Amino acid sequence: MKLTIKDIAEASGVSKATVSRVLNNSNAVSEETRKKVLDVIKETNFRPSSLARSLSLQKSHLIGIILPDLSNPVFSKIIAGAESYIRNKDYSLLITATDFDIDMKIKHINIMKDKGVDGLILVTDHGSKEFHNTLMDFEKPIIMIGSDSSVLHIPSIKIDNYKASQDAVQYLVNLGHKHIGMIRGPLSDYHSGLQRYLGFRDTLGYYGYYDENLVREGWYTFDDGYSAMESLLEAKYEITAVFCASDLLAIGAIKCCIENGVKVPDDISFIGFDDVDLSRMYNPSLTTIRQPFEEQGDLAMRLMIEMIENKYIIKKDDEDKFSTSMKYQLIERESTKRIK
Amino acid sequence: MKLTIKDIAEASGVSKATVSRVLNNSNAVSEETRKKVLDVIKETNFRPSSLARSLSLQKSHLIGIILPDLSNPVFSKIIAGAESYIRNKDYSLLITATDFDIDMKIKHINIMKDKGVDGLILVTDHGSKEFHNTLMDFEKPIIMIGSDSSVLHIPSIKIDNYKASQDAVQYLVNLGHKHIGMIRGPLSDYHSGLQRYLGFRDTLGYYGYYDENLVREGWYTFDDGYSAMESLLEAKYEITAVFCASDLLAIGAIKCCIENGVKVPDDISFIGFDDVDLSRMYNPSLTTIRQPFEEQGDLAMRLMIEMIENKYIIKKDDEDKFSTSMKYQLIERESTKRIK
DNA sequence: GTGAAAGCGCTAACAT
DNA sequence: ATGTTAGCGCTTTCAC
Repeated sequence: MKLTIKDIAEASGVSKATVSRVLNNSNAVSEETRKKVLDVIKETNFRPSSLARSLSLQKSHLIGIILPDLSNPVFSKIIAGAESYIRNKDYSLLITATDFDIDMKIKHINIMKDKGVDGLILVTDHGSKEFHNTLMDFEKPIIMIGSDSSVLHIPSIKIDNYKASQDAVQYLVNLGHKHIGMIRGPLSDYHSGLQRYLGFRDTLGYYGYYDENLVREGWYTFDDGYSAMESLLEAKYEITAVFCASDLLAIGAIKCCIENGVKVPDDISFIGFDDVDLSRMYNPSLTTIRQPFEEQGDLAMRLMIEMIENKYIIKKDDEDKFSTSMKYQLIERESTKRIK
Repeated sequence: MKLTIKDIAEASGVSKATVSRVLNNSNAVSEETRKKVLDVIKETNFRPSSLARSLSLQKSHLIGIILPDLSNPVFSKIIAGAESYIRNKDYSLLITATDFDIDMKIKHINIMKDKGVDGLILVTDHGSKEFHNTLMDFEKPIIMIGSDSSVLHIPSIKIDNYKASQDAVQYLVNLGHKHIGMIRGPLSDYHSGLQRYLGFRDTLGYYGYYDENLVREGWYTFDDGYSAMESLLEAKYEITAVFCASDLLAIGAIKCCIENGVKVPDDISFIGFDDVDLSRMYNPSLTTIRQPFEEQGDLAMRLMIEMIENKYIIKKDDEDKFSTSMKYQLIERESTKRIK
């Protein structure tokens, strides 16, 4: 039978209020009664109901996190970071995936609200008018990871994709490459799609190397990388290096090369983006831009707790105070090679 | 300002009870009042508090899931399956990782209980006396994935690791291999460690091929696979194939071979276990035993909902009714080769 | 220092 | 068909 605070009160001969005080370490209770109550609690193995406490306190100690896909290593790393930070704090994680469905996202933001989460972390990239409105009505702290929030006045955590992409391309140029292709993400995807592409285009443009024919597009997956590369190979352009908007695209492309007798990096160099675990394990291991996913999750959660505990309300003009641009890093591995 | 059922009642000129009836589609309410109330709800954008409802109903519509590690593809696939099934149902997921820490696990089982979850899914392999006791006291449905529950009388979902391992080894034997090594998991890990090893040992023993010297051990990771293989290569035994207790072990081992000039599969064939995404992408792609992770998560959640909705209490002797042994499958890829 | 009582937002008898 | 009331398990004034 489920015990309640009332049972404990009766068993220890005090009132519910006193038991509650003991439970919450209120100092307004004598050592004697405290001990008495504590004994009964220990004996009976009593644990107070979070549900009741949440209702009374109007604070659920729940934090919601909504992301596109749980099985994608990129996202699961982010959650792992967030979860790991929160694990020993007094909060729990409510997780939902949306499968990149914007309506699903809106629906679950509302569900999270119903559940009374104290804050919401959004891992996402696209919005819509209705989406924005839903967020504006949320009335609890929100943090976005990997998304531009300037329109929304919501603090966000991200990296500078444009600059990272420039660095990647510059690196290839420095290795002597001139005929450089790209497998980009969808341009509708502002950060990982558009920005990474612009960094590529502008950098190559600067050297006069940019060639639109060498650009393909895919949805960050292995299979899309594979077929984009097939198309690139069929076209028989002179091409010595390819920059890919994600590691999976790069690995798909590499696999395609190998199956077609094209050597990596001897014939073509590849550089990816993300540095998922897979990349260091691959054969050849993949040169890539490392994004600190776990750290992003960790930081997001850190800020979230801070905002919750300090009851910080974000005002329209200071989301920057909480927004962070994190450091990325180019990791050199076996998939890139200097050419003469 | 947060609206409550009381506000809606006043605004529509009825009582809280009636609003509640409308909210819950009770038919004992006239079309007229229903419409009136519904209008107010729509207008005000009112959404009832799950927290209050949970407390009143003694049902949280929360399902807890505890697993070792969120960033491991094996586990994240399982969650993805579970989450995906529940997404459009009226339940939410509370997730915690334990980092293989048994005390952490116990602690969070209790937290889940405090939070009032309606059921608990455990993805895990090891237990302890205290762990078992905690589970026995849980008083809500529990389902385990990948773990033997016969001792605990808890329904579980798993595959027959012993038999799968036999199949893998038999496959290598059929390809003509005699000198077969294994990189196993820790034997303390009953299913993935011990059972897979026993299947290997017994099958090779049957043919008189078993050689203890060719066995190494690791913790299912790339790095452990790499170093186990280093040790195997250094020993310079005659060896033409290696069975690994996980794909990551296999891939680590393959990477080690390649870096040491040993050709895969020409010199040594490899077979893994799990079929994580990585395996089909790898170069060479990995022959392996496919475990249906997403399906396991999906099924677990399906059973969980069923148990919850039917208020099914598992009796000591019929956990079998809910326990399932799922099908695995050997997937042939590039890492294995017939020898003469 | 401790208890009585009201309240968190909802549901469910029980009346009417 | 609808309203009144008690209750879910806890916290928190307000008295004493």
